[in-house]
Amino acid sequence: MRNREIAELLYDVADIMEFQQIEWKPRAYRRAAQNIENFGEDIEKVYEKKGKNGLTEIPGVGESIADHIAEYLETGKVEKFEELKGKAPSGTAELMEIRGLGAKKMKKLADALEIKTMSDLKDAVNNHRIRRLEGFGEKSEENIAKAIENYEKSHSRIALGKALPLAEEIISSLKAELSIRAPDIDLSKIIYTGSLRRLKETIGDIDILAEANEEQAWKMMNAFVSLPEVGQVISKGRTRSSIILKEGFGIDLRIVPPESYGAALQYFTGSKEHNIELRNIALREGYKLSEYGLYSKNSGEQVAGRSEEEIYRKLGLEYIVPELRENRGELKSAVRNELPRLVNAGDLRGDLHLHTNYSEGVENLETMIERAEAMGYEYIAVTDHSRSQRIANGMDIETMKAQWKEIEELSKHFRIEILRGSEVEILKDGSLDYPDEILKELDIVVGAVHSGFATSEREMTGRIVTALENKNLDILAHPSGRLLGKREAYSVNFGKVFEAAAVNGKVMEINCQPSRLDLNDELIFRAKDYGLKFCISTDSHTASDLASMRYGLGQARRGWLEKEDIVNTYPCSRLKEIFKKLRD
DNA sequence: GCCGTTTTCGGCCCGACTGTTTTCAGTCG
Repeated sequence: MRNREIAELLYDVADIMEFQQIEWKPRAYRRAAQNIENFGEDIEKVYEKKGKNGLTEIPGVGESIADHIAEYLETGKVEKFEELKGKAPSGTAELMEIRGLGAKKMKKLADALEIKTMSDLKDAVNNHRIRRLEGFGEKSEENIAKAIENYEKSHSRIALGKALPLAEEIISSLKAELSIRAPDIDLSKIIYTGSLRRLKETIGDIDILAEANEEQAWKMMNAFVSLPEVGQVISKGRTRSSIILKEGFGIDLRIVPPESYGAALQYFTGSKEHNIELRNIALREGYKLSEYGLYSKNSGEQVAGRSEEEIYRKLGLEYIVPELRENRGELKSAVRNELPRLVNAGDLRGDLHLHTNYSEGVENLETMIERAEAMGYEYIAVTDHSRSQRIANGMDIETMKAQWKEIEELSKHFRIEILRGSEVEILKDGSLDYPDEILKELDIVVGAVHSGFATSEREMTGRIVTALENKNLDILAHPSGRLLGKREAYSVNFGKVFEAAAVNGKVMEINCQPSRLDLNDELIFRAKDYGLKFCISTDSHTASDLASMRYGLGQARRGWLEKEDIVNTYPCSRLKEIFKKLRD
């Protein structure tokens, strides 16, 4: 998948064009880049299959950009882009990542001080050359210094599993403070928005929205910027303030009056693409939609804005939950009242992938069972690593049999049903790590690849497909093998994997570990088309990991999954029946 | 450079905040 790579290329070109004060084109390039980034299919495959015409089917990609992409895919570079890059300082794209530096200021810095790279910029800051420049001052120079520091500390995105608890912590901290300082504020309206509310796998900045009148707003802002977690205040106003936490993450708080709360919530939740489309619908219907409300185009009168529901309804749309707002067809479905009925947390009856101290887990069997039962589950599968996973203390057959005994014993003392399982290594040749007679004894077999990542797409696809053809395998765990921000997915032909899984009735795992989230939303969306079933599993290594279910659930919802698509919403008897059938 | 159920030409989101300005340009989301 080279979509991201190509999107990056277009973003960089947009920066350079902007630097050269070229109008409008940067916006067109960014729009194309964004759509390519979010495009479900591999752009390289699209080009191979349908040529240039396939590329222009992507929104925002026209003749010219399609030509450039084609050239890039054919030759590895684009003549015109190289030419363009020659006309701008080499570090332009990176320098424009610095908060507060846009095209105009960059141009000034480049012209007056010959700043071409990040290290040039740092030198200029340290030698106080910037403050003497016209249009800049002491404060500007200080801000650039801080912005460089922040850029270096955290210019990458935060994993959902980190951002979500962090946002919850800040909000509850703010609420606690306000309940003393300003008890008349409606605390229930303080909510995180943006990509976090859409439960995207990684988050840039954390955005928080609240509702208040003018007087309350100042109190809230004062409380916000003086929270103990705050490291630096970037800006502070009545409607918007930005801070950076001591840990380095940025948080914005916006405050709006009650009549605009729903419109603002809708607006700041995004995605940008969804909002643009929604605004177009509003225009077509004779309205104007902004973060302040929905207004009649003729009279200018506000017709909705207090709640999101009201806005969608007024536009003739079914309410669209945040996880679906990616402009992947949800608006068309909403017009026809055909949105999926997404799976909910309450639908989940069990967890089908977890570890104990028999292998890689921290806690013992009893603790894990106890905790799972306390969470209200009806069943769990204990799936410790198989024997070849020496590094994870994989179990030999004798140890596994001892575990079965303990499960049998513990079952007498718990309400929850405990399934005998294993996370079995899919070996290089596609065979499984235990003999058939052992696998047959298990209620559930979760197959996984943990080794030999650096192999060809053909080999990896063959390895996984062979495993999927094995009668004794039930679930394919973390199917892409990616580790967010650390390791790319191994190269594998997902079309073939999904096809083999569908033919053989296998279940695809949605792994909840914050660093995995695998399958991701896009692959889930694709896999559903093959008629596949899924399970949402935590792959817990500690008892507290069991709570990470919500991250995988978020990805499932982003992939349009309904309750029936997910096997761990089924009663235990039905689940066992399915897996038993596979073995016959 | 892209796009069109009013347009194949003429638009392209727009309002808040900051810093350096004496009334506004630049940046951001």
